[in-house]
Amino acid sequence: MSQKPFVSAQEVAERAGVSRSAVSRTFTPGASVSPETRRRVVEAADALGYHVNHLARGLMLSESGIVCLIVSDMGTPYRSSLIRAVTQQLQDAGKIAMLINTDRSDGSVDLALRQAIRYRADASIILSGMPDKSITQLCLKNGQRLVLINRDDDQEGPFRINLDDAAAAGRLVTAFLRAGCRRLAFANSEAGTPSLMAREHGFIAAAKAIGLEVVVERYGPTGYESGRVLAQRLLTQSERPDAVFCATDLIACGFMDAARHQFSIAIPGQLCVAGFDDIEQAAWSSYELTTFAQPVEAIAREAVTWLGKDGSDDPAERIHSVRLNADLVWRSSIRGG
Amino acid sequence: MSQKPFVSAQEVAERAGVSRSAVSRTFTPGASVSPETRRRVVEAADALGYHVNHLARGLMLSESGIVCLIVSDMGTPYRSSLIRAVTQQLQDAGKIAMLINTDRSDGSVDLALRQAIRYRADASIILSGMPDKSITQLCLKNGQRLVLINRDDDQEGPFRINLDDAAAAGRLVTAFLRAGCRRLAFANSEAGTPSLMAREHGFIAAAKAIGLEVVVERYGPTGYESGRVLAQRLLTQSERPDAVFCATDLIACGFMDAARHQFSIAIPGQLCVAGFDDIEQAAWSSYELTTFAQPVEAIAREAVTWLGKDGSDDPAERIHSVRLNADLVWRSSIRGG
DNA sequence: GGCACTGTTGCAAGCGCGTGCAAATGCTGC
DNA sequence: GCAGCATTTGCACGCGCTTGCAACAGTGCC
Repeated sequence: MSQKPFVSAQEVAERAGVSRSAVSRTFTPGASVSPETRRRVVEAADALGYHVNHLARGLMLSESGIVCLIVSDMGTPYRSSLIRAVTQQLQDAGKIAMLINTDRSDGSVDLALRQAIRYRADASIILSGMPDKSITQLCLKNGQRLVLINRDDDQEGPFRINLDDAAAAGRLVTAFLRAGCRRLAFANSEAGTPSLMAREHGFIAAAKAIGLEVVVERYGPTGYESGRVLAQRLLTQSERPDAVFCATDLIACGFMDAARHQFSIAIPGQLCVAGFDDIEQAAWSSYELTTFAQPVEAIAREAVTWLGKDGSDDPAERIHSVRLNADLVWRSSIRGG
Repeated sequence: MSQKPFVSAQEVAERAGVSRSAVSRTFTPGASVSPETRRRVVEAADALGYHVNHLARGLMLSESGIVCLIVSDMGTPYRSSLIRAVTQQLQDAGKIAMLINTDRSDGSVDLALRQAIRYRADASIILSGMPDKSITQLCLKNGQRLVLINRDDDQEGPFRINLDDAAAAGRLVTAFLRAGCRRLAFANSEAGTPSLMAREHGFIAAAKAIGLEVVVERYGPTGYESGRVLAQRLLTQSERPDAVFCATDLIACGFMDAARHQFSIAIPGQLCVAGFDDIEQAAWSSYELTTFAQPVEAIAREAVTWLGKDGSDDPAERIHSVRLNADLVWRSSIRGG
């Protein structure tokens, strides 16, 4: 690398024949600079290819503009669409996203948060496993703000964005009923995250309320393959279910594929299926899956606007939690509608 | 926010009863510190919750450890899997990824690169539209390294990772032929990126070499919906093709769905279909799509190891381009195999 | 004891920036 | 011409860190 890779404000100042402070002020909104000085600075800056060093600026302001996204399974349709929405909104708000992958081990969320602290990220948004309580405390103590999406953690301090999973699951029971279904089943993964469990419990509770039992099966990670295995298990039972709520669209896709191609079951003729997330594939005509839409854009907006608020106001008064609802998207994997 | 959100090396030094330099050296690999001092520093650091400020370190070393990922369509299966692989490899190499979304306008890649410069990113990896030549020059002048993935740009300076799109497409002609297909078609988007065009031209050329004509249709962006429209166009022609190469798996999925559900065409019975990318959905049993696998991990490895190399050696000798090949993954959307 | 040598440590400079403070400038009104 | 004021500019400091340099302590050997 060459000696002077980046051009500094000093050099711009010299070329423009002003002081370095003038340069700094030119690029600081709201600072007092005469039009003439500004013109000369901008000209010199363009000529030299100058760009404010955000590292140094972050050092001064103790506000880096960096927000950490801590994510697992980011190849997954739902996750990637959420990442997309959040980064876009962050950019619109003048911030920038750092991406940390936590697929490896379980302590990797903690490692990721440490990394976030090292880069003095203003905040971290967590879309994956739950961080240790000690770590979140460390973050908060370091002045870093925390957003938990669908983590449903009851810790104090972080801002939590959740869905009304249970309520949504409850509404689905009614829908199945209207379609004439009686033998309900729930296909879940073994991940056991709060949102998945809320869907399961909400579904069971609503069914019980009208006197119906739910067959629950859990298997593997939250993905397509698990859906196939779950179909294997649920569709070979003596009394085969006529309605299955899959905890996730990916599971639902696997389930439907196995049901149709392996067991030759007609959907929705002999079996109604619903999912959760409304991933792009749910709308594909091989699935036409009735599902609950994750309000991805709303989640992202909620997170970013909260970050935009100044944290200096009364902490007791600050909102620490928001619950959004997931709308049911009707497609033909359930009869009627 | 409180007065002193972050704890500095100064405070650790005071608590440990050593100088600030000792603290710094403790966290600098290869520096000379006695075991006793190190122990006391680490102890004090843990007690106070100290973390090296990478912003300040980046300022000193003029090496931030930040790598910018500049991406469009990141909700897309192929893109998100690539993002996943790259961020993971970057982390393994001790670097960190910044994510910039360029879905909005066309000049947004330039804006993104400017942002990368502001944060003194060591490098930028571009997975979306092509940046202006003036901007890439700006990056290089600023000592920033550039990786272009599947951009096939012929600029000097950036490191370019490409696939042998044309060669792969050529091999596919043979495969179609062996399946007894004669009326070949190519379904492309209107995006016109170098890799898409290379697939198209490679396919046409290989077909021509054995005396076959290819019907080419182009429509819209590179996605599922375009596949449906392309099916509409290609399957209503007087002489319906019996083999279609879709420029992308997403297009292929849309194409297959339309072919089966709208035109009741049997695949692979009456029509053979192939795609490109090997996204997860290609393996789903509703598609079983024969396709070319993007060597995602290899691409990521290639990019990250190049970044790891010291750029200070002879620039004339440095490798600036790599071409990987895409293996054909056989599934049942083509007869035989 | 004196010497050369190795291994540690503290000092201080500087990375590029924002900003409080005081000096300088320009302008108005008497 | 001068006081009074608003606006602009430069100086200098500090954000948290790394590192060259010099001082220092410890060791083995003559």
